[in-house]
Amino acid sequence: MSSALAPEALTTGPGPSAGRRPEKTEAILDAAGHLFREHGYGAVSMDQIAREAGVSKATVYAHFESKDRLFAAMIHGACRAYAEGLMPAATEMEDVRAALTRICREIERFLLAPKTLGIYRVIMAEGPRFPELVQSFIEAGPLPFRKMLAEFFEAANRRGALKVPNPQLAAHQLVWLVRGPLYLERMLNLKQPLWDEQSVDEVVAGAVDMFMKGYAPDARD
Amino acid sequence: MSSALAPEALTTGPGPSAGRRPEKTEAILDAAGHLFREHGYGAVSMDQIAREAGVSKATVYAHFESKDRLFAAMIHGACRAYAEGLMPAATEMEDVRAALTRICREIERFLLAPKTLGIYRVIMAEGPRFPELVQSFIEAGPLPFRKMLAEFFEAANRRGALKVPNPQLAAHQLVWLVRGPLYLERMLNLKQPLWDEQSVDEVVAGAVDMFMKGYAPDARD
DNA sequence: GTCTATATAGAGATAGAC
DNA sequence: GTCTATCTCTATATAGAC
Repeated sequence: MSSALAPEALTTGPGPSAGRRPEKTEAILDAAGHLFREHGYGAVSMDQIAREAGVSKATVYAHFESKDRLFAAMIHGACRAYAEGLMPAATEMEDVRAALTRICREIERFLLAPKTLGIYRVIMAEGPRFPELVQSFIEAGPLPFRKMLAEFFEAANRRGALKVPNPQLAAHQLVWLVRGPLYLERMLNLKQPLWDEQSVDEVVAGAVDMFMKGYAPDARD
Repeated sequence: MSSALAPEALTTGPGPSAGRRPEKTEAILDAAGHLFREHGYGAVSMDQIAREAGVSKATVYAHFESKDRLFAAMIHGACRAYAEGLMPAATEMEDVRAALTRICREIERFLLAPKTLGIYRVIMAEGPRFPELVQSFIEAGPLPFRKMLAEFFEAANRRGALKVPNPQLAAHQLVWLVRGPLYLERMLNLKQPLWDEQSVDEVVAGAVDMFMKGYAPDARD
């Protein structure tokens, strides 16, 4: 299932890195990641990648069997970044509102960062051509984070700090209350942003407010 | 600004449709729309478009100056569909919860439909290459709808039916409370959907519930 | 493994007949 | 305007020297 993203299957050659210089692998991956995220898969040529990486095109093909495989490797790296960038978000022993605020800030910081948006842009654009890659990405990134949020809500339920009937739905709601209002303008690089700099705080605060009003234990329902 | 989407600027030739047969224009636009939405801009060739439209490639170029212009014309059509598909959503003289439920159903029906998702997919993918087109699309579709929602909330505020301090933010929140939970799985065509068929109703109901708890006039704060 | 130079295929766009 | 046949450029991928 996630074999398409297994690291050892992504580079070329017989043995494990038979003489390839890791620094060049890294440089190629960096260049590919930057260019793919910025301009999309189809619009980027292997020549550009080689040039930006400071190597020849033949070297690129010595490290990665094809453009497809290089793309897969780049997405694989993004999954690791996802896990590292967003996972340590929740701790239980804390005021709920403070914890939610911190989580929402993390969501804003990571999910709306240019790098993450670039990954999503290219995944959504090329998804139909790489279905197994999409599945791997979802299972490595967004789903574990939703699951962790749901578990956080369940723990808060047990403590009586929240009253969340459907933790999975609530996880999606919290994520999108923060992400949604800023999503289009960041994803599309709008010249006239819908929100100014300080409005980001309003979006975060609005998300926490609405979530608390919806799921605070003393709310009528 | 929106000149890139002006209908008269999108087809080829000197006079207004100097001898071109509208049915073929329509067929080409339909084929282009379908293919672009399904596979993206770069992955679709003018040959494929011509074949699917049942005309020759030269005919395509007789109707549309270039692939770029054909793409722009297709986005233009999508803007009209956006306005027609989502605009008559709100009426004032109605129970607020019922109106919100109806609006949310419309959001689910239109914004999460395969056709709309395809447009968003290709707009986000090719946005960097067509910045003025992105601007036109946003101004013709999402922004007016947000504005209409905000005005609906303001009217409800005046009637005392709601208490919405920031109508613009609330508009985004409502849209994404419905759209968000279903967005990734539909946008990426996940094989194992996160929600089953009946859960869509739960998402809609959950959005209305949360919105009402957040902005009902008798809410504490 | 890494480079320069090249093979080959495919796509956007056009020429010329009707 | 519409078709068939073609031009031309670019991109993926490879051959061969070091």
